[in-house]
Amino acid sequence: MTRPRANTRIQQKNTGTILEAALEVFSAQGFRGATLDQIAEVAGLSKPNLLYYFASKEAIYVALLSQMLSIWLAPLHEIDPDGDPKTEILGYVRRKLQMSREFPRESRLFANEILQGAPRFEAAIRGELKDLVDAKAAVIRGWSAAGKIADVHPHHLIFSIWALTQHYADFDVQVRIVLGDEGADPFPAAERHLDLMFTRLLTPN
Amino acid sequence: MTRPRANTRIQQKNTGTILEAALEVFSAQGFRGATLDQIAEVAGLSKPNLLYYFASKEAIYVALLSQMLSIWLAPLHEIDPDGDPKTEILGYVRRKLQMSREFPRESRLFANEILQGAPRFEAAIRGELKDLVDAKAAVIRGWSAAGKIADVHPHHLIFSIWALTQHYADFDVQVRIVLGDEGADPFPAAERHLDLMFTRLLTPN
DNA sequence: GTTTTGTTTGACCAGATGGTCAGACCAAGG
DNA sequence: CCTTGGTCTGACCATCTGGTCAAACAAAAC
Repeated sequence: MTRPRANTRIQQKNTGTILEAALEVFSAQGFRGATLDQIAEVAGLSKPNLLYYFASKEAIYVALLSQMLSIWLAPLHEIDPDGDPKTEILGYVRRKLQMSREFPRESRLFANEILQGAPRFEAAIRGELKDLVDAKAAVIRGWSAAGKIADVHPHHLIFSIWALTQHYADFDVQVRIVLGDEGADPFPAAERHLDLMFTRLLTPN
Repeated sequence: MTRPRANTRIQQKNTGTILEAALEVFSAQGFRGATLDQIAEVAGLSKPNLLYYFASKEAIYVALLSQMLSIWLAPLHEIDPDGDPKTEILGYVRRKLQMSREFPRESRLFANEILQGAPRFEAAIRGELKDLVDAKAAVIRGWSAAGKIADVHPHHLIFSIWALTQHYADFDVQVRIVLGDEGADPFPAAERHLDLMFTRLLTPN
């Protein structure tokens, strides 16, 4: 087998190690800025060994993106059309903010990719991501129409949730410097602020 | 003179051309992703000629960042402590969104830089940017205390304005794909949405 | 018109980087 | 043991890329 597919235990372990290292490096440097040597060092493997498991630098990157996509979309997926509208949306905001806190590397990975025009991710945006967003947008539109939440543009509502929550992961350096105490955790105050924003936005009338 | 300082007409013209080309390339590729050859090609100059005007790739980048900073901060600067609070803040939101529409490259340039940890921009964030933000945050705090707007965390309010407006420049590809009609202008609906969000957020009580 | 000063470039260099390959190494089944 | 097939690596390569430099070339200044 020329291209291993995570069959043996060793393969499973090493592809995992490589993807973890790749996340570390790609999220901090972007695709172009990352080097195979860096990833190899972080992974604790030799460069040719990386290329034994993945065909190329790009193959690592693409595998990483596609693996992260489902994790990244999970919070949106959880929105329950039969739940209480305000609770559901505020819950989504909180889960998304929580992800920015716990998985800032994933957030930066996607931010980097989309900033550069999503050259290797466009298909996923156009497919899986857009489909999910459209589905949830329809749910939100229904809630608005039923008067359960204020009349908001569903897609722009979702954009605003993404923008506000991911900002704390993607621009973390700036947030901490501007807030002053760089050791302090910005997230509790951020959560209160976002709670307030969306509560006020969504309250009908 | 080994390092020209924009004295002659030719120097003025060429440094301008180079910085414009650099903005084009750096904003699309990031510092690491951009190459001197690309910048030279866009500028219509030879690579050694670039290096006649700037000492290095990094020198071009740093000059560009510092030149863009004041433009970038101008809308925040315009907030008038003596104006009507809600009008001032909503005006800031509109101006900032307008900048995302008219100067998306500048937005992406800064986004790229901060995403990577602001290695060449930290000083400016720590200085000029933080000072201005702190000053305006004090103004906002005063407005809140006087009951003229709702009680919001001033810094997080500013972050939310940045996040929401810059999102439309930085993640433009995604926004357009998700909205469906990729030729359509997303900004009018975005403005209405942001207007609604901040109106509701800021209205006292 | 000639000198002086500023401008431009082709040719070149050294280091970084993605990728290859032959062969060494090793784990496990027979 | 030893064979087999997956795993790993040192050495190597081509290309890219930031940067240099001597020399050619303009544009003023005299």
